[in-house]
Amino acid sequence: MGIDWSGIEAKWRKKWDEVKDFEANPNEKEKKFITVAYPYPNSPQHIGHGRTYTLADVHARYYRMKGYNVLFPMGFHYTGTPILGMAKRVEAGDSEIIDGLKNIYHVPENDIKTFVEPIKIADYFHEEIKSGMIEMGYSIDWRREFTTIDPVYQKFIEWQITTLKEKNLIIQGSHPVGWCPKDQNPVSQHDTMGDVEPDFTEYILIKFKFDDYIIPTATLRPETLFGVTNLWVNPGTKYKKVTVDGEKWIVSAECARKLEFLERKVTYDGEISGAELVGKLVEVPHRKEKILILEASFVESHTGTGLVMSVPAHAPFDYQALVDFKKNQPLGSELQLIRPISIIQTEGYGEIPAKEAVEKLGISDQNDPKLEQATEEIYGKEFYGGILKQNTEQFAGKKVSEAKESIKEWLAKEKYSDVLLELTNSPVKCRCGAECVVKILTNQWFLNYGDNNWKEKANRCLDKMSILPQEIRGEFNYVIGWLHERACARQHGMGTKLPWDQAWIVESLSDSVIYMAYYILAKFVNSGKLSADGLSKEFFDYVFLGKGSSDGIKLPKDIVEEIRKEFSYFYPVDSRHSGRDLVPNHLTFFVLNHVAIFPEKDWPRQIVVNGSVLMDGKKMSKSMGNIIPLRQAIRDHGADPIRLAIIISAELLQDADFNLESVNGIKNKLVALLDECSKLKAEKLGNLQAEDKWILSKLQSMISGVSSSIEKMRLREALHGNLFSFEADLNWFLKRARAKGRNDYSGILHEITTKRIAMLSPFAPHIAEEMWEKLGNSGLVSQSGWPTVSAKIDAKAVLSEDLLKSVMDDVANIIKITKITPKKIIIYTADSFKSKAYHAILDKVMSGETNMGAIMKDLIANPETADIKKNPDFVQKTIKDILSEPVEIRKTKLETVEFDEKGLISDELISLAKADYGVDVQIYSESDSGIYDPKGKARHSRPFKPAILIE
RNA sequence: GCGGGAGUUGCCAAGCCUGGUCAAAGGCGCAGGGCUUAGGACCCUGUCUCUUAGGGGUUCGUGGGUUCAAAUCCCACCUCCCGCACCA
Repeated sequence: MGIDWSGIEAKWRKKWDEVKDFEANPNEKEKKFITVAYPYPNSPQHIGHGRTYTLADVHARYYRMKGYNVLFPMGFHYTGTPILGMAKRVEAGDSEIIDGLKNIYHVPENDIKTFVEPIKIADYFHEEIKSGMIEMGYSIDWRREFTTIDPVYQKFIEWQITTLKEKNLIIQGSHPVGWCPKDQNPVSQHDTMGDVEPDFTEYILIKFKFDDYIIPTATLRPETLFGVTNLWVNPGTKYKKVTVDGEKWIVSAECARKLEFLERKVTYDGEISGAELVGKLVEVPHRKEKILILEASFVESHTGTGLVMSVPAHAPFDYQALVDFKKNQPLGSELQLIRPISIIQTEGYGEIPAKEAVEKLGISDQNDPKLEQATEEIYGKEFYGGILKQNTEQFAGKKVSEAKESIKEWLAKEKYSDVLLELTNSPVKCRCGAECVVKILTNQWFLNYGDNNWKEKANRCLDKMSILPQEIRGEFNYVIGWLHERACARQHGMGTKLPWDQAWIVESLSDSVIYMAYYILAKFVNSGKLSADGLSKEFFDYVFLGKGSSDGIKLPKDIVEEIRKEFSYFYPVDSRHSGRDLVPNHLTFFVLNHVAIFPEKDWPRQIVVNGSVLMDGKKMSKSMGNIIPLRQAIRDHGADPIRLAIIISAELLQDADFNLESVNGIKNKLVALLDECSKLKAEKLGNLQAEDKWILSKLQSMISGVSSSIEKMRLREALHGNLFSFEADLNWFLKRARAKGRNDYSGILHEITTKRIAMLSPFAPHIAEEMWEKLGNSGLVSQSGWPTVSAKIDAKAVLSEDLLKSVMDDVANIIKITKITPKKIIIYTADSFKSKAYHAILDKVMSGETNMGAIMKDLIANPETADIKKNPDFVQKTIKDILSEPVEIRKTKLETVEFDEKGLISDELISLAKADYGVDVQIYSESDSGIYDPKGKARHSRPFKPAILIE
């Protein structure tokens, strides 16, 4: 409809630019430092990103109006592998990604061509995202913008990582990763075809002696060593004779290769075919028994070592292979004598669980795919519910789940076993086409998040922090609890090199944890006052930690002092916003790194976590094609309607559903409000009538309600209170004023609307300015103060209107049920002795007594109210009346001794009834002489609940 | 498995911490009316059920319990969603 959203938005953005209100420098006011997790520029931002930033912006704008000096800055996170992967794919001409860039993100072809360079991708989306943020009206101090590959930022990261190392929080060790042998790089989800995360697990190799050689077999169930009856070999496989770290092994070729990547020293000595091994004897470790190597077709060379130990009692594959094998042996052969050895007792199973599972599923041979299912079932049941039997010697009687670790340790100690890491979801293919393996990276650098002192400090910080919403707090403690060493460096990509080991680059989740401090520097960097030259450890130590002095630093002293001052002013971070997906990583690391580096006074104060955004109730995803780029949405609907639609749809932690209907609803609402604003004129308020006092009281409560909601970041509630709930009160006010035929209330409406628009301003900043202007108010609404609760709430006015409303409701109700057309309405107010009784009952209820009998006894004991015993129904109903009211109202009623119901109704209700039904109203007090009461209704009257007769 | 979150009246979604204002906000949808040449938008009314007097009945995943009083507190169970690492 007739609103030029983008015109209005541009107009006010220009005004904001002129007043430079978002550029925060230290001053005498109290500060708020509000930050959001900076974006990773590998795609345009969509509605979902918009949510977090919008919440933070509302937060910032609110505090600015409250009179705080608010710093709300933004940077861009260039470091990370996804952009690298994208560049590689663009270079390779991967049509999937190029089509996506073209059709979903609408990147011009000329730009796509440059995307073979990762930095071009980052630069492109950086500008795209920034434009969207500006168009959304975010009140960001752009003088402090930076990217994480800026030279000064890199110096900052070097200082951070060095400081951690000096505190012994960075350690070196080896670590397994998914690895592409061709690229010579670790691979993660976005480096693989089909975006699969390489998943690996640790197998135990049980070493069987075979002459001079060792035949290792891989297992996840080392406890089954006690139940081994034979080995399985695939006669068609060529096995390698190899020397592994000085021991002679026989394994498949694939296994030998895997061992190489696991940093084992492997030399190749020769080959031996599987067929040659069939029928040979090997010695079982510890048991020292000789068992046979038998042939089986299910044995695969690429799994484990290519040889399998057979535990037919507990492994369905082995059981079935044994059955198959025996079929081909002559009756009476001693091979027929091989019997499963049962070593685990599990409830619901007999001696040979594997046999039961195989038979239950109707498995016919060892190549039956249902064997996987059987294996899973038995494994799970035995692991969690199985008890080891007597023949497991020192482990007998233990639960499998508990004994497993000690068995592993024992095997390793006795040198009966070794370890093999293997992909569990192989084959995993790198985007380059090569098949991935598990590699042990030696000399990997770790942040030692396992350090208990560190954890303790982080928990201490967390305890003092405000975490919004509260529900998420436990998750932080939990994450800190299970965190252990975490790799903090990688070998490729953009970023900062480790100062002491140039082969490594600081990993991107580690170079983004204390950068809020960098916003202070960024201003000086961007204005040319600071460059990477000569930035020493002493400089950072001084400006961020206050260590030493500015004397020894080779930079102009006044600049250094100014930076130190500005840092001291703005730090710590007052609020950090982010999506909930960052809780187990970034947000927790943010706390950990702050407590490690900064003194306690500079530890962060608050974390605000929000849920994600759904599109028409569904998750946004590329494959569904329902990703809405933010800038597109702004063009289609306007920035403010989007901001409001996102906020109004759900509270903080819930997923917000974004849909067209709600955006349209919001739009219409705003249009109507804008229209309203241009009609209202500021007028001096005259004598206040009952409804005026009431609506002003309601306004006061609304202001305090909205303010406290925002403090708790319950923005949905705040917006709703202002925009929707209050509307009901306003309607009542208008109804009352119109019924009286007044034309002097424009001034009140103007005042009310002015306050409402001010409170709308953080949420819908552009249109609020437009409304403010239409109202004829001077200046910018964003620079006006946040409305304060100025007058006392007029309790009597509230009681009065409540009474009028409830009488009108009752009248409407009666008419609805009886379907009569009213000709006359007669109202009877309660007698004064009922008021006394009412007060006595109220007093009782407020002191916690709700028992009818006890209250009755009390009333009868008092001569003033003793008469009530004739009307027990009154007491019963009055108790119910009182209990169905908010405690606040009860209190005011208790305090208001004199309340002239009859007067109020005669003064105020007649016009209402006339307006609604066009009839006259007669009012009597129950005890009036000459009362007209043909139906005996009057005696049913109660205080605040007059009786009604409609004719 | 470990940890977290959630199940509310046609749908979405508040309320639960701090029990009584709760037959339960608001939005959407639906029905009726107004406005309009018509549609859209907007405004009003209704939207668990019974009821010709402002009242009653049955509801907040299921089953118990605490209480004068439970959507709200406690216990058990069922169902759904999310995270679990080197990846932003």
